Amino acid sequence: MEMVGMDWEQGSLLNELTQGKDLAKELQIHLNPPASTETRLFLVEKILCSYEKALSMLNSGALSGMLEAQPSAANSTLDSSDLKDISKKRKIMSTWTKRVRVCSGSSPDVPLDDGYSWRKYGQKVILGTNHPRGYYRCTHRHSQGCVATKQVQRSDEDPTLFEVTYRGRHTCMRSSRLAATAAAAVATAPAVEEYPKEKPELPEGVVLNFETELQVKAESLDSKEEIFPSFAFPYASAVLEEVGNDIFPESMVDNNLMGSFSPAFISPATSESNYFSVSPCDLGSFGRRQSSESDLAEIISGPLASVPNSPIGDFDFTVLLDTSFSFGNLDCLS
DNA sequence: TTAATTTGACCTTT
DNA sequence: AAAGGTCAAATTAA
Repeated sequence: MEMVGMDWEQGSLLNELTQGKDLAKELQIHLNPPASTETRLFLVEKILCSYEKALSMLNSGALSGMLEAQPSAANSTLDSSDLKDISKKRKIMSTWTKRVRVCSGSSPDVPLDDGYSWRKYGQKVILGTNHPRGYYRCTHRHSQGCVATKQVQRSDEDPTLFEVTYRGRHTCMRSSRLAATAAAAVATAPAVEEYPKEKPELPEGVVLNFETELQVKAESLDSKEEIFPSFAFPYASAVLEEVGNDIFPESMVDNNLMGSFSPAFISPATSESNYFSVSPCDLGSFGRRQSSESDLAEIISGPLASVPNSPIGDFDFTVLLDTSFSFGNLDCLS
């Protein structure tokens, strides 16, 4: 596999997190029906070890660099002369990537529904990839000035896997936003062929989306890898929720091991809720996030700061460990 | 007829 | 210069 845009550290990190994920899945199997205590303890031990390693990687390298980034870049670093500069605008937009798996058999080219309505505006063959990259922007770009965009790249190694890179927050109104939850889907794993292009909006803004597996990835800025730790927990509902006007990855900062993984974190309290669902069949996910300096500013000055009492700021979320996530040669897995 | 997609040209970034 | 990203006219779908 060609580890496009990935350095050694990322690879190791992926390995560790993936291993943790696999172990957790194994543990899940052993829990029901319960295995011997020894087996469970051993697996838990290994899981913790994996995460420990991943954490130390994150804390030693990328993360520390990120935490040093200058504040309020989003507001103050732009010269008036730069305001028209698209590239600079681009830099102040938060960017994150999630991996979306189309579970079973699956129809290949169905645009994965993430609760928003997108309009394709381009497609490009990317060097070193077998599949073209699709470029989408929010349907309400013009009507509401929503600047959110996303790129969808099918994985070479795993055709059922899509890497979806989001850029910019949605500023469009809720009518265009569909929440996704898989809380009720854990038991059932529907076929993927049934991805509608637009899902009907449910009263609470909740929509079921079973196949997505969430992974937050980040982009490097100025060749600095900046990674946010985020972790997943087994046996929580397959829901990752974003509340507020920010994107969820920020919520993971400083909450490496937050213990808040109650099964029902769906709180459609605000009209800006945004749910990310995680595959119920591939329980789990993990995330890491890279961020530009200005992204960090957003993080620092964002909801987390404004809602200090909340364990994770404005964000309540639950993530599951994914075990089927594949990322090339993960030969360290056993 | 309107809206979405396709696709080659054009622009930006590296 | 090459690759990635966006635009927009032509085409297709609703």
